[in-house]
Amino acid sequence: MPASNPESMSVQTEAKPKAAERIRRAARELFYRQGIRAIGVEEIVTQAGVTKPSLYRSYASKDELAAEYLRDYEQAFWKVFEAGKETHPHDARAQLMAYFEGLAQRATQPGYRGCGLTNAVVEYPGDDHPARKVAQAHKRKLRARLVALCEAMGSKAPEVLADGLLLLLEGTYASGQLFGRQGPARSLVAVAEQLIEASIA
Amino acid sequence: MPASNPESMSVQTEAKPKAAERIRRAARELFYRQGIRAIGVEEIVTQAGVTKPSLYRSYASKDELAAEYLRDYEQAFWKVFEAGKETHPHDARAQLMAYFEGLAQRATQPGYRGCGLTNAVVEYPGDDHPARKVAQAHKRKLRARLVALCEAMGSKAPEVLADGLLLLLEGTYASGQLFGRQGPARSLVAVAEQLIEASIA
DNA sequence: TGACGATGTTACCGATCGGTACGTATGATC
DNA sequence: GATCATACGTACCGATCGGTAACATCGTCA
Repeated sequence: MPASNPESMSVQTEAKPKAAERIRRAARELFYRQGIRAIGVEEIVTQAGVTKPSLYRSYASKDELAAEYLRDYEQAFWKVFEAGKETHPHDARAQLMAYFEGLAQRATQPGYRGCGLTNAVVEYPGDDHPARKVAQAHKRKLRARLVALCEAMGSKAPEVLADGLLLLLEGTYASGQLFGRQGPARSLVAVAEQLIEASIA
Repeated sequence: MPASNPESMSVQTEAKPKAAERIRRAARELFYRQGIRAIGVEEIVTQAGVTKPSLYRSYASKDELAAEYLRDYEQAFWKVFEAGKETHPHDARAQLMAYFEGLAQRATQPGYRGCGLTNAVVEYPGDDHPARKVAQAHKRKLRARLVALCEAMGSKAPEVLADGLLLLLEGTYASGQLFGRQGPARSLVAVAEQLIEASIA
């Protein structure tokens, strides 16, 4: 950055021209599909069409790259989760159920791999791993958001309902990878409706 | 086995005197607590107080040892799951809820690591891994058992109820490792009761 | 006693792991 | 056209991975 003309660089302020972004994308795909521990950095850079030093110029370690992958994953998650806000404004229940319906479909597709954030927690039991920290922080946020939604839909016991819905969500993530097309995720919407109904009536 | 006196060997018919059993126990503990991929065979034999050749005399490979670990895990699971049969004979609902209550307690303990079988599926996405095969077969059995229990308790839609309960179970396994003591698993029993009630009434 | 099966010891294999030292191409600026 | 920072590639590091060969030791039972 040699002095003048600060607006010469486009949107990206931090130095991330191309290689880093390609690595991100490759890591995202490989980490999600195969698991973080199962994928070596060599495989990532090969898939990205770059070399190892390029990876370590943009990311401090494989663990940090994994954490970055999860940050990207979380951002994408919220986009999907909050998509119902536009289609069903002022209707918390419809917003929530829109996500549940989409999830139920995805989770009954063969090759479904569940939630990248939950999977990372399974892969790294130790509290100190950076990837796990990202995942746990996200799940706390998700839980709080669910409570808010349950309150908005007039639940008599919003915390309990939110707990129940969260259990259903995590159960869907897990059993989606366990069972194929006719897995228990097919009943997710019906069961969630029952819980909501019982908590509102 | 040199001919005569076939009853000379005690209970264990297969050759498994001591080393193999110690390996089994060490593997079970380490695989469960830290994950299969995270544990090397060196660590297992060290913990077991044996050496690597002893491991490979009893188990063909690390993958096979992992599968054996899951077979042991499954056996232990069924013991816990079916424990309600004795305390509540002829009462499917009470049998099931006994397991749910115990699980809810365990899953809200710090350091809880979820279900070893589900975790293995997360660690090994590929269909060909022996450990994954064991886990998937078990989950299918569990699902069938849940359907039978739901029928026995007079559910109007046993498959849907069983699906819902299975989602709650898997959700508890997962969120037990995500949240600490005040995790959503604390509401497991209440939520399960709601689902059962709604499916029977 | 002697033979055998199971276990322990030591040293090693090729492959892959995450990570890095160091030289080279590129592209804008003066 | 010389300069200089940036970005990239070649080649390599030590450590660890799962797995094995060869041999010594021990206890058991005939």
